[in-house]
Amino acid sequence: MTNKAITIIDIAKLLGVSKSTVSRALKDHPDISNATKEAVHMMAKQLKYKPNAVAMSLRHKKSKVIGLIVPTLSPFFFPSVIHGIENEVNKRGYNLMILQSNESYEREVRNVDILQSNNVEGILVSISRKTEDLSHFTSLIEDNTPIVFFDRIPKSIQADMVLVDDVLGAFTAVEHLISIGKRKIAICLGNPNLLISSNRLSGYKKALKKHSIEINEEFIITGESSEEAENETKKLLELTNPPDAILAISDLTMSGIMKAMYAKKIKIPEDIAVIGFCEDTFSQMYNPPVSTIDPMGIEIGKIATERLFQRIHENNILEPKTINLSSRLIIRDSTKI
Amino acid sequence: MTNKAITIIDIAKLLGVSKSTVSRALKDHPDISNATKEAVHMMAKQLKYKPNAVAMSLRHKKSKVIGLIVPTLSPFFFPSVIHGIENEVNKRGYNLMILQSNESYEREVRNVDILQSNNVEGILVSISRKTEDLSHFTSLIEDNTPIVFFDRIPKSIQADMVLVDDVLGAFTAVEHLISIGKRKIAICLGNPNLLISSNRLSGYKKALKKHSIEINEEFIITGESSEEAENETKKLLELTNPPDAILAISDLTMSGIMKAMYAKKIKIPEDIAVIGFCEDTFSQMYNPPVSTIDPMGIEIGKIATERLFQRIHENNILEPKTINLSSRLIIRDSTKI
DNA sequence: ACCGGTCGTGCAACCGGTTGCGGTTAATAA
DNA sequence: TTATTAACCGCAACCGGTTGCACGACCGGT
Repeated sequence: MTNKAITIIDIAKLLGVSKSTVSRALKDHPDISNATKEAVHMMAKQLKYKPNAVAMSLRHKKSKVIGLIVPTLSPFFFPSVIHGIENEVNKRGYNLMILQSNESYEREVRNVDILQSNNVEGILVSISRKTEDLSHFTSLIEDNTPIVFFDRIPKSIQADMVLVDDVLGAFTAVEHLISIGKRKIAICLGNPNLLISSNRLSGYKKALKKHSIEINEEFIITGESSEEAENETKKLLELTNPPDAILAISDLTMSGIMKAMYAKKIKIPEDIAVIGFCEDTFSQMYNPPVSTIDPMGIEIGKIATERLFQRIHENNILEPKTINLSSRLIIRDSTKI
Repeated sequence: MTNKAITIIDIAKLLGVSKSTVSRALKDHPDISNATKEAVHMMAKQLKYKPNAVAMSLRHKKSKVIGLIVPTLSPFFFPSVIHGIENEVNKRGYNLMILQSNESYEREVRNVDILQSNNVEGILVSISRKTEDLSHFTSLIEDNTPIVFFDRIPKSIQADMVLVDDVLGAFTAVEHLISIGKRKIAICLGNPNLLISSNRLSGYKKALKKHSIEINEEFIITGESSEEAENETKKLLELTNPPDAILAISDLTMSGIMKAMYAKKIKIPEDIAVIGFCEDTFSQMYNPPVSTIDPMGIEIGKIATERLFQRIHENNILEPKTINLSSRLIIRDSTKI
């Protein structure tokens, strides 16, 4: 947009009318005669007139832009969410502005400022690990900006939340493992600061408790990176009494776990069954394809966006609501006995 | 931004000065006395004043926004590219507006309009499969909007292009297979309309030719989806004279190929070696981890963005240039004899 | 000939900043 | 004391489109 774009003023001059007339003609205002309307439309087409969204945004304070803040764009989860979001946003004639916080509190605050500056009509956020102080969000809410949190949600704030029921998800996974006869069930956690870790862990414990299986602390390992997960899993496999099933908390940990399994030539699922929280696409890449509790990335994006637009259209007067999606269990060969 | 945000006018009124003074004070203009500057800054901080990016964008026609059009946001390639792009864009204090064309020509045209309307300062594009007519891009270029194409580039247009040398990539892959003693080398293509398919195919052929290996048409298969790739690979494996190596053209085809390998209990790499064009992260998920010609998603995004900013900063007067990244070969167990 | 009402259009203010230019004040030089 | 000038600041136009209001032309009815 470096060159002079043509404006309604150009059309007005060429037609010898005022710019208000052009403006009204373009939006089919009843005040304008058909003759004038046609002339304006013709001219607009001819000059390839494109309305200036920035000017309109300034005028009505509606930018037709939705802001998104995610901690990272690295695989696997957030790109899927974005996919779900973009579909919905685009469907409504809105556009999406994406910002990464890179797990930094300062950048998250700055990103909120940027989105405010750009007059976005609503914001979707998954907060960074470091975020403790929530004042940048509370002030947004006080300013009456529609906002929906998803996945990485803040603990104490009055706002819409969209997430999957991780406790239930882990519970379901573990019950499934039990149902195929496994009882020595391990879990590989990811970053302990994330709510998903503690939630999934508690679902895991809940299921064991329900089935009167004692919790073995040796079976609870942590792998923030794929390598770490791989190493920890190897240690697990070397225990005198190793597990007969393992639950991976993320795509990344699953990747490490499966490497360890291959290295130790474990038979899946006979020796050890494997299940994880993996995107459908990725869960099928393993040998055998792994059973999974779908983390529902696309779905989360879709639902969060729908809720955001509900807020936008109803003047943001809705009661804050937490939407708990229940993730679905997909059974594949890694748990088929 | 539904509520009244505070503006320089609010500050001006409270301080009993004009808005021009506030404006100048905020940007440290020498005309303004230190006393006034301090007062303004204090008040701005106190009221949590946030400059209105939209108004500024309207004024100097600089939006600080970069537009991105991709065919899809589904895994695997484009999310990586976006990751690379966002890092660079953000680093420069710019923001990113993302649009999907969903492989539709009409949506691509519409997306270009949207970006123009939003006064983006530059555009990054990977074109849709359906795009034949390029007039929406040529008119952009005539309007002097900085633009850089990447990966899916149009054939005949004068503009910057960033891509990996696919011919060389495939050539390298095949030579690597030959170097470990394979000679019956198959290739699984993806969508035949994509330039990467024909380029990688020609690199494949070139390498075979160089080593005087006859091209076997039976060894050239196509799998647009993972399932199709799986089925075609199975057929391949049932040939009376099956290949001893296979080159996968994408993550998706690799996924299908590996499934077929597992199903047929092929030993990798002894029976058949496998190599693909896979993202590093994903190539390690297989058993064994597969060798790969890195498609350099993040890198492409980075380079394309750097080039775009070069254009933006140098008033778009650069000669169009095609940047050919050479992808690197990563050798893993799937080709280690 | 006068009044009221429609129809079509233009004027000007507005959104929130930026900026050229001109004006006011006080300090300094002549 | 007066002219000069630097230091500070305000006016108003501008970016591109929107919109309340007024205005002129034209019509029919009395």
